[in-house]
Amino acid sequence: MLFSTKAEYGVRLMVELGRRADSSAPGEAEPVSLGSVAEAETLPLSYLEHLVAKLREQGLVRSVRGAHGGYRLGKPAEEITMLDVVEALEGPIAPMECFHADREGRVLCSHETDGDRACATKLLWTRVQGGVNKALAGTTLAELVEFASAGATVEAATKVEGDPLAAQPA
Amino acid sequence: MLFSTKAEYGVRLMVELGRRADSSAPGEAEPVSLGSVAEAETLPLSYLEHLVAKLREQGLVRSVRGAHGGYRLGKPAEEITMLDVVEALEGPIAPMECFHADREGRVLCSHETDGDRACATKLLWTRVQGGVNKALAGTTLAELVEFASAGATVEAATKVEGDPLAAQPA
DNA sequence: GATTTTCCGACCGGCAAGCTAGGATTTGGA
DNA sequence: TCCAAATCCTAGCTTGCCGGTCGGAAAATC
Repeated sequence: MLFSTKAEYGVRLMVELGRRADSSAPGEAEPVSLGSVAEAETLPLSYLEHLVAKLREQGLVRSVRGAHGGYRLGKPAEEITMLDVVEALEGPIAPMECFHADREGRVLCSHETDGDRACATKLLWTRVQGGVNKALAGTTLAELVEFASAGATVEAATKVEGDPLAAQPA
Repeated sequence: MLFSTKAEYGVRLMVELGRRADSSAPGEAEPVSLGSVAEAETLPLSYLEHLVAKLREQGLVRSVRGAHGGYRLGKPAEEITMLDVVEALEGPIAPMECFHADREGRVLCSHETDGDRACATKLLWTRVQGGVNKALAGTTLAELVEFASAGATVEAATKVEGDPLAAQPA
């Protein structure tokens, strides 16, 4: 598996928050309790608590404590990319242990000084990293919310023809 | 980390085999012993043995037993994609636990039947899977061998300008 | 002040990663 | 003929994360 359930659960949590904010009255929506999300997505509540903490640290959600409290999106769904979400939960994304890249895409490989030539595999891992980054950074929470709310019946999403899922801004 | 050292070591092993086959006389080259590869790449020999076994099962390398034995590429380097190599070592590549795709790209998500709508995250994971697959399947061993053998000094590979590493066939 | 929620830290079982060890088997060469 | 070099095979071992539970503190509403 490329990602653990942390990313999976976290994304589903964010989508759920986005959906509820979407369908409620404009302006400030009521915060959504974690318990209701856990129930809706059939996820363990106490585990979600840990995940949402990381999302909060990154400003992706904001919390309201006390009775009738809960969570809200920290930013408009259009401004939240899946790269933000996944990195908040899983830490920096690198294809390999030896591989460190800053957000600007500059790439460092710890094998660089082995012998007199560059790590041959760098070409490969750079491409992989690029592919993942592009997919994650190019997908916003707003997109997923729309996908989930709109005509996304089991039917529509299952038959992938003409590759509609892959349609994505470059 | 997206991939473990299995993929890392395995790719380096394959590149090493490719380089040696490249620089030797045409026709059938002498097999390369694992020990020499392990030494050249400073990798643990006994661990490499396990990895190369998986590569052999998939026909990516061929072995010659006995003294002066070793390994050869199982196919021309041009016909070996990194998807072959990585999948041989790490197993089928899926972004999430719940996610199963056959090689034709049809996608199955085990949450599909939750409630009445499709897993919202499917859109995301499909894109991620596509990105990784494209990067892996679009990179051949021959490319990496050339990258390693040719002008790939530390200098040339470190300064990534104009994004030459990302240049890749669609 | 009682209930509902977020918050925080400790703990825990299971499993895969990343090796190592030891030997059996095959082959070439002295 | 026998030894050395190599592949092959099975077993095991340690460490760290993953996925999750638990208990309780703080905050806010009623």
